Amino acid sequence: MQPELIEELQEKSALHYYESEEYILHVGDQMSFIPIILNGSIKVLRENNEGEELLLYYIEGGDTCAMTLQCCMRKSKSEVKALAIEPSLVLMIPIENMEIWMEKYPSWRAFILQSYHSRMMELLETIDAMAFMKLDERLLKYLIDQAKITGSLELSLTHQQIAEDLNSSRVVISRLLKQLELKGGIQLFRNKIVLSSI
DNA sequence: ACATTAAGTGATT
DNA sequence: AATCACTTAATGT
Repeated sequence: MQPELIEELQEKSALHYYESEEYILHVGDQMSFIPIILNGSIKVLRENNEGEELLLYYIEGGDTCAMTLQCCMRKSKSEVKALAIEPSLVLMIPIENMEIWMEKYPSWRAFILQSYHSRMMELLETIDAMAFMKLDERLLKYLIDQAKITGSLELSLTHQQIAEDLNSSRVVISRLLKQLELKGGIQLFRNKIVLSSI
């Protein structure tokens, strides 16, 4: 990135710290900032009218959420919600700077487009997973993704939370996890799942 | 010791 | 694969 841009970034944007499990964004929130995740990780969820959630994708260090990019440029409200899954540092950039920087800095433009593209790819991936993969495969993928994101083979998750992310029910998840444990891929504990191999 | 919450299980659709 | 109804186990007060 150009040094000038970095300077402006530091000057115009605000740094925000989020605890694990803290919401960054709710459905319907008016967007006035573009978040860039510096470190930690965020998951982005879609919510239906009954308040059920579906995991869309994760955002990690150095990325932005494509959804918010859209919302910001149209000055509309958020269609998704975002939740920190570990302590995370987020850079909040006022939307006014978006358009200006898009023209002023090629590297900013490239960053936004690149980010948009990779978010899109991840969305396609989760669509594929829902359409073509059976739940047990999806679950395994979910566990592996989660391990990658948090950088740990020990996942602090309840079966209930997993069920919510995958839009399934706890009982089903419990049973599938049990099968995985019997096959030897994972070990189950209360509030914790340990992957033995990836 | 009791209540609460997470996880396991059989039966039913 | 989902739901119900119930049990068992772990944890907090």
